[in-house]
Amino acid sequence: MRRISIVTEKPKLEDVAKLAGVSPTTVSRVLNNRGAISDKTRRRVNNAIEQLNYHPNEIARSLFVSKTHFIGLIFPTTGHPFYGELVFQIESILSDKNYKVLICNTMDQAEKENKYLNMLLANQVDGMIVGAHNIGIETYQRAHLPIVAIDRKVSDTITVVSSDNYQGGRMAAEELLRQGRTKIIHINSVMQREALSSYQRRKGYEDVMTEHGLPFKTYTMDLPFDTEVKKQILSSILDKHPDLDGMFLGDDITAAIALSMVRKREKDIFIVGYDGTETITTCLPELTTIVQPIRSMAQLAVDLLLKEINDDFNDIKKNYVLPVTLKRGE
Amino acid sequence: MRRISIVTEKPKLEDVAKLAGVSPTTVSRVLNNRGAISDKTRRRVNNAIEQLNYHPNEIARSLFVSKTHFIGLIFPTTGHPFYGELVFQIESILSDKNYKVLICNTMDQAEKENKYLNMLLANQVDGMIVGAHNIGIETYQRAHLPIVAIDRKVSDTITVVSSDNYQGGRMAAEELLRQGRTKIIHINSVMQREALSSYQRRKGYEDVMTEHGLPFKTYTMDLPFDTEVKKQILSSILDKHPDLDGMFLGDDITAAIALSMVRKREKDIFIVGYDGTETITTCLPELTTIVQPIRSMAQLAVDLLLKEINDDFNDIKKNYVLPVTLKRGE
DNA sequence: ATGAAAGCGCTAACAG
DNA sequence: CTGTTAGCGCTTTCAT
Repeated sequence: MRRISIVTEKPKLEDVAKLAGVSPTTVSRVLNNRGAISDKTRRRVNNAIEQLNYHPNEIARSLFVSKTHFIGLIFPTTGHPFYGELVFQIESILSDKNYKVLICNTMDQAEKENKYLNMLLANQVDGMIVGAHNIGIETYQRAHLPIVAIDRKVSDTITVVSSDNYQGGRMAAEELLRQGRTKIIHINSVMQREALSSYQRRKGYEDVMTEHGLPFKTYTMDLPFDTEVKKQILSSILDKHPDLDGMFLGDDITAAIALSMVRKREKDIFIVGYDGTETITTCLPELTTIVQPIRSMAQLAVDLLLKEINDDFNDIKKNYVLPVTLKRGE
Repeated sequence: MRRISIVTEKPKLEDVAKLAGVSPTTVSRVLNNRGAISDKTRRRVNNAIEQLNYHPNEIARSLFVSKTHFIGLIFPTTGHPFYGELVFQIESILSDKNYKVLICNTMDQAEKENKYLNMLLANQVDGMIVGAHNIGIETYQRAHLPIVAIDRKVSDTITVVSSDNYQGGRMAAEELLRQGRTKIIHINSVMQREALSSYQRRKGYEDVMTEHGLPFKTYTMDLPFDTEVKKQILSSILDKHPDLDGMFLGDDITAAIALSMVRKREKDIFIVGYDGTETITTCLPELTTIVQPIRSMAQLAVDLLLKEINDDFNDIKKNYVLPVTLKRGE
């Protein structure tokens, strides 16, 4: 079967120029508000643009100016509320500043992270915000590109934005003590393996326990995105500690699983989670959790990134730590 | 303050060619595995590529071949678990096929949706998947671009993928009846205003009620992303119906809010939600809900989109409806 | 106030 | 098997 294609080719700047009876240069000037143009020709050009329903080709423009206004985002998965909300905030703020976002979900796989990094470089992104942590920071540095890391290990070669994980760990432990608990364990997931965010939280928890002369125990889970595995591990941990009365979980999803498991077993174990996303605090208001300031983290990360992009000679990398808050369960 | 820039410029294909002592064409051929190349030169070229740490500029390539391998995704917000998970799935599948994803969060604002649409067109995306519904479908059609809509109104000018919202509504109502409930209301949010997905769900619910000779009542909420407003509305609805024993909510987040509200009031109201995301079924396993097949929807949407992209003359638009399932609360 | 010409980095005829 | 040439759609000196 054949069909006669009536599809008019996408008009280009040259077509506009011809229709308006001017040079391409003039059209470009009208489009970018550059130089001086007589009102007459401006009108003629704008008419032609409208008649042809012309839209400038940003890709061609990007090639010429060697700036794409693309920002790459590398995160474990938007399917997790913390990253889903963080990515949403980052994208919203960037969009307001006329940047466009390429999204990459690594699922904590180093191989994917590497592939995405190369893809972003090949596509000439102006910068990246990275919340995945499965390949070394050096790999990113080789890119010689403005980069802001979220929750990555403190570094003086890259800008890092994080929330106060050490205080978060302390606050969680202190709240558990305040609730009269003493036999408290901590479970963190490997999701933030190299981030050290989980290390800091753990340290906060362990320090508080030590300061109060109490024993502590930290478990680390290996398959953070698989609910069934999480359940099994949690279950065996509960079996191993029949006298437990407090738990500090590294994230709210795991905390939620623990919560319903504890309820099912009719145990009196007080649970504190971590992240405090909109989703979880809305759906599970009874959960006590440490709230990360997602919105501020997004804002700061974007501000710093854009500053790096625009100030060529700024290579002072800093670590920014934002405060966390405790949200008591209802 | 001045600084001497030691930054070596990004190498280009020409640099590789010079270093390898061959023509740019040859380098291009090595990169794209096209034509016949002697092993000797291939090695020389590859060496040069490595020495210079050369990475091809995809933007330049895109311009030439007039294909970007960019896909635009327009959704309300990745901060909502349903869209967060859907976007994750879509991006993962597309990434496997070497497509890159530009993400757009409209927050249900028509103005943003329009801006994003134009941005995507200007950036020469090869296609789009649209789950936002605040501007008319005609606006999208004007783009003359492969597009797949998710949960949009049935249409014969655009491919639509959705789950079986009518059956979903029926299943929710039937489950409530099975639970011995008879005074059942339905609340849907305006989030899917024009999608008609919410209309279908409502119809399913109302049909079942009618078939059983029972009265029905449907409320529509106007500010779907604001938890506080939702609470107030839900609260006043509960006040208005003191004898209520069943509720069917248009999404799980709202259902979760209703659930904790009902618990607080110590009412015996059976609640059925909608969406069945990983996040919610994990965090709130006690919630009964209608599960949309997110993964299959993503897969189908991508398959159809890529087919449209690759088969130029295929303009048979179809509507694909995927089955939903009931997940009983634990 | 406007235009001609060159080129961003790449690829695809076409030639040899 | 390899190179020369032209050009994707745009912007920007440099003229006039």
